[in-house]
Amino acid sequence: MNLKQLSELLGLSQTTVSRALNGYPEVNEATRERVLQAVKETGYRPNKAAQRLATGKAGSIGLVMPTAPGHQSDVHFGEFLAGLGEEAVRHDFHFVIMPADPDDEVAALRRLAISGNVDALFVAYMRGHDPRLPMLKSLSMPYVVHGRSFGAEPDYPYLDIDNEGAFYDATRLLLQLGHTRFALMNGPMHLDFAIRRRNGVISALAERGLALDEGCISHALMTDEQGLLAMEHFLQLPERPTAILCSSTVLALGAIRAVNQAGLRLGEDISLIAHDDVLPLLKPENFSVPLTTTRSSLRAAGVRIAQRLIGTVKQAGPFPDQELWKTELIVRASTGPAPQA
Amino acid sequence: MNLKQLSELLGLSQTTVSRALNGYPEVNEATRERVLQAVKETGYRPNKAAQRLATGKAGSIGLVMPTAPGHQSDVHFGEFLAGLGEEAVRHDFHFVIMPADPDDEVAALRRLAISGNVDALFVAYMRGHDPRLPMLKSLSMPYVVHGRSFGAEPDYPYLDIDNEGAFYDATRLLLQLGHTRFALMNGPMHLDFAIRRRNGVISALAERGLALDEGCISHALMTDEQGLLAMEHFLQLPERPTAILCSSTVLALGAIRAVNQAGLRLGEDISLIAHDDVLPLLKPENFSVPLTTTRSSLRAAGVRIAQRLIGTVKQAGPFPDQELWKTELIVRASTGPAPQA
DNA sequence: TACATAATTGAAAGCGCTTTGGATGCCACT
DNA sequence: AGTGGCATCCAAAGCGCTTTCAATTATGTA
Repeated sequence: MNLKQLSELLGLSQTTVSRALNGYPEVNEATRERVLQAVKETGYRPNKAAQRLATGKAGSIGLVMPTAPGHQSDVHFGEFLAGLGEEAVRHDFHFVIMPADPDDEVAALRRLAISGNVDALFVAYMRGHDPRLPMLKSLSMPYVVHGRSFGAEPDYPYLDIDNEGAFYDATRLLLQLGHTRFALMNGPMHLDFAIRRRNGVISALAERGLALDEGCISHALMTDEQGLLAMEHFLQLPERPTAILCSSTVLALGAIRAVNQAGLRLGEDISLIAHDDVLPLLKPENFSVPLTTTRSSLRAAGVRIAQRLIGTVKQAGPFPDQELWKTELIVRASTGPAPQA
Repeated sequence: MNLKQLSELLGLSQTTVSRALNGYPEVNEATRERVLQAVKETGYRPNKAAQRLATGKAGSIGLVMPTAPGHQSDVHFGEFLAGLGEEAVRHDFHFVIMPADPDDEVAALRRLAISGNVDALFVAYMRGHDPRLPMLKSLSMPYVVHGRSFGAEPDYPYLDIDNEGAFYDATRLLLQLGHTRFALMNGPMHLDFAIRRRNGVISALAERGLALDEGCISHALMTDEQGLLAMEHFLQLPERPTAILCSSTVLALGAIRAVNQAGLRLGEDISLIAHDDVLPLLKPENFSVPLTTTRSSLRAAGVRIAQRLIGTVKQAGPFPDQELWKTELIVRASTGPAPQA
């Protein structure tokens, strides 16, 4: 069933039917009713590809999903997607996901943009000096970046959380508790958030004249396993750290197992603060020792970015170009006074 | 840059350029070279919407993502998507994801199908007597179902794992170890895999004249938190079960915390077998007591389904319509002989 | 009653691509 | 010279929609 058939069935022109469907004012209410009724009966749906071709808009936002054999999927990606989806469904938008090898992301993004399949782009997993940024700027297509790109002029539309502030505050809390030996379990080194979080820790320590030893920093994928390994490494250090900052509750999961296996008590022998993306499958308050965290909902960020993207496509009012969300520092039982040496 | 412009630039007709690009034989090799060269220089990319309109194919597979405010995202979804993506990227296919309220899935799937935006559909989270099945059959579009629908005639294309067999085998192992008091921590009751897994447990027990008490079955979302709650409940039972079957390593995570908190030892006081979807963030061998599991890679299933879907669209050889994968039973330390009462 | 104005509706062009059904020129062969 | 076959190339139709421009009818006003 297409427009032509439907209009013939109704004895109307395609023009009128199209107008009735798209809410144009110049069509008789009775006629509109009749059209709507026929749509219900026939189950007619406009062909999106044709709509897109005719209007240049198709109600879709595009994103590149990094993937490859052996490339680990990321829980955070799914959670973020849920947020985007939650908003998209309200506006009858959908996503076009282009899977791409992580090495090929710039080209994949460009292909997606000029394929004519999407109205706007979303970009995540930002890196320092991210090469996608100049490319995006050269495109004439709306986009929003999740995160920022360290070292690049911040003149692009983004939504980010204050990673540096979060880890600065967390570090300060531990300092106040008397800790002096710190370690940082971070995400992959090239990612922007990892850079900023490290800077947050370092600058808080510097204020007290402390430094973060290179051996006390780990950069790794944020999985349970990596958390375990990193913590095992820290615990073997001659000057064992007593205060751990951790970039994810998933990492914390493994880290805490290492702590337990070493016979140490979390919140007493070792204090730990993790960043909490509010993953539904892993709540910090449910850990056997509830986790002190810096919190910011990844899903809420997804919703917000979708709002901005869709709003821009629909030209619904202006949106701020740059947003920086504060995180909350939530103190639970995994932090305590530094043990007496 | 579009075809017309490109062809004018080359002094050729659109026809010839199009043919050169799509590998038709009736174009002079020298001409083809010239065209390819021009494409490189201009960065021309065909408009996908127009291609789709003209050919009816657009190299995309569609799926519905259940989402709503408060609807929990699911790690398993992301992992599966990674598998689909891994294969799709090899064939330059992409996904069109339509987010939809879980109550609206049938309609959303239909909309997606007749939107003309996708060549094939993928469907997951199957339920007993799933209402999407008759709808899919009425469409003339290829699709593959992940899982099956209990109670429906198995005449639709699917890929599933032998859930019943997996849990049957796992139960038998525990029986052989002398356990007699069982409990099952399952996924949501309406989902097909949950039904079959329960059946597997029940039938293995029945062979020994044992029954599974209703109080010893929990159905819940597969999160860490639900695992904790379910296990706490089991441990309070007057006849405390000693053998636990668990539908996910995520559930097991919480369950084991409950075991520890109760001062019980996993693999001694309590034996537990979990189903392992091979989530990279949570490896059963890394648990403090390594987990005995039934294993089947969700990601591998994604790759395979994408193969079948894309293969069908490209009409590349016949594919089996139904596939049922066996799971592996991997014995680690979380199972042991039943404790002497 | 006659004319301006508003309310409805339609014909047709166009979005960028593929593909059908010819053209055209060149060569070998009779 | 005349014919058929090949290798190349092109004009134009068509995919299903939106939108411009114009036509038609209904309504109101002097």
